[in-house]
Amino acid sequence: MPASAIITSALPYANGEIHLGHIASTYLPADIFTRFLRLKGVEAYHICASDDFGTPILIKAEKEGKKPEDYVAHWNRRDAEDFAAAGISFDLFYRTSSPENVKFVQDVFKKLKQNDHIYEHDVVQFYCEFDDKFLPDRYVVGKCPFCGADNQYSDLCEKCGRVPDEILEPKCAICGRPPVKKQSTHYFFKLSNFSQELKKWLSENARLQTDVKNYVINWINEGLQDWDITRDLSWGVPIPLDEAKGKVFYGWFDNHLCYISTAAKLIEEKGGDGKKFWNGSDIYHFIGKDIVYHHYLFLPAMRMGINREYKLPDYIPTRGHLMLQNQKISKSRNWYIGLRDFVSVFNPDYLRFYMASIVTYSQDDLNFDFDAFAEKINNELIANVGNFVNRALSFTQKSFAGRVPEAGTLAQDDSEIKDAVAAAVKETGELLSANETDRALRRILALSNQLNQYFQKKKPWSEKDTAAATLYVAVNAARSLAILLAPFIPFSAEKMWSQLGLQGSVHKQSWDSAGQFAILAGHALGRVEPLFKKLEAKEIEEQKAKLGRK
RNA sequence: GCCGGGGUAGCUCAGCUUGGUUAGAGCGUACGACUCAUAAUCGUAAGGUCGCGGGCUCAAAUCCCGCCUCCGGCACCA
Repeated sequence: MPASAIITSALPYANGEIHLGHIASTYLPADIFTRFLRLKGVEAYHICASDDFGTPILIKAEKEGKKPEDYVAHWNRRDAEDFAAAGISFDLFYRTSSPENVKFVQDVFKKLKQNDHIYEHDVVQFYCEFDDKFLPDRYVVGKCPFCGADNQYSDLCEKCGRVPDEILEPKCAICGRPPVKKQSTHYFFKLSNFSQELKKWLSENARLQTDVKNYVINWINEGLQDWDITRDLSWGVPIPLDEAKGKVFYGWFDNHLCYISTAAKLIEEKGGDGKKFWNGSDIYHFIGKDIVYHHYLFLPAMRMGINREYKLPDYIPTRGHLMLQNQKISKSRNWYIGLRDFVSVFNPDYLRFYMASIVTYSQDDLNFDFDAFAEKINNELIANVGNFVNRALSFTQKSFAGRVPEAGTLAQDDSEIKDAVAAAVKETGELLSANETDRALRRILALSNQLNQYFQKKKPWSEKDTAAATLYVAVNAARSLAILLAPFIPFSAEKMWSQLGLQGSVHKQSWDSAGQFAILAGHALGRVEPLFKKLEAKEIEEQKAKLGRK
């Protein structure tokens, strides 16, 4: 366990809302992990930012008649709200367009240039003489050379999903006129300089996922291409050279540097030294599998290129994409569920619980299934966990006037439960440390199941002699469950905490204390009521029917 | 085509790295128990030639080879 850690989640692009896919692959695993570290007493910070620059944003902003600054500010705010509603707890949600990041990116560029990792090269680009500007990427539309679909972007055909080398019948996306080709000087990052060093780093770092590493090493063996990091565009981090007026950096040059500039800002606001803290911490970058290339190659290469002034990541937890009802998420087909919509209908903890139960520590894709969702919530979260907590607390309420009874000497089966709780805390902690979120949750459910068995076997409703000891054990075990579940279902765990009549927040407790029975005889419970409401078939069917409907 | 991951009970999956008790869990099904609890819980049972074929071995779901089959990725989309 490190003394301090910085956890980053991949930056959401500031041109659309957060949906369930984002949550499953990146933000929820990162949040659960960070919450766990905090309980373990690690000085852990979860940071993120909106990814503000780039062509698609500029085009959208122009279409909506807004300044790009205002356009991205809207999404930044909106994303932050949505994350908060789902219990994703960032210590700082900042933006790539922050002055801190702009300065940092420019400094890094200058250092890379000094270290001879940057070169200039003339490229031929589309240029619109009418609008008087270069037309990178999505500023050019035309006919897809693969499927023949009209009006597709030059860098991506949305019809067939392929990336054309050269689009047919090109047109300027702003005015519709055919562009001309014109030369422009671009800056390239010599990714190829780092092939050997990257290979060595990947091979030697046992903390990175093996399947992802193999995949990336293949790319290196095939030969890395240098990266064009320039765009002839007005919206981006300006290239800090007099001769590069009107040119900005490509988004993938600046956005992951924002992990560092944002972390540094946070630490410095707390009175610390950003660089020192970064280099003294374990660094985790949580990502989805689609951005493996950038995080396993581009990001480490750039840090190598500035002589590892900021350390390379220790972990890059990479997960697969979410499918909805066994089909790929697609906005255009409305096969898609926005986070805001979902948590306005369902308890956000239900989403977290279900997602956490299906998310594996691998690149495999996940599947969100509404029936499985309802089943897991009703049968596991409510009938198993919720029921145990509720029967333990309400029995104490009724039979012992809401006060935890004196246990006396614990019988063997009582002590066994105490040991079982301690074992579960230890094992769940190990699984969470290893990022095995789904297994960790399963381990907690196994404990809860065992507690129900215990309660059933001890029959406190008829066995009056041992009832006091049983309830003493059960209430304490419920407290342990609250702490164990706090990273997964933060809102409900807090409710459990207050029903237990405990002071403060469950999120401020120590994980290890969950292995002990800390509630003493005589302790008064809070107000007890069912923690959860069951999902009904009707509301599930309503949601299913919405999918795919336009 | 290349690379990667799967194929285990009706369904969803675990186990396979380090071969070795009657191959496990949840859901579903049948029967029973209980009543503290949101008809929740607990117990018992039925149900699998662990994709197919071959090999190594005293012993294979687990290691090796071949085949069939499904899925994903192939570069800037979490």
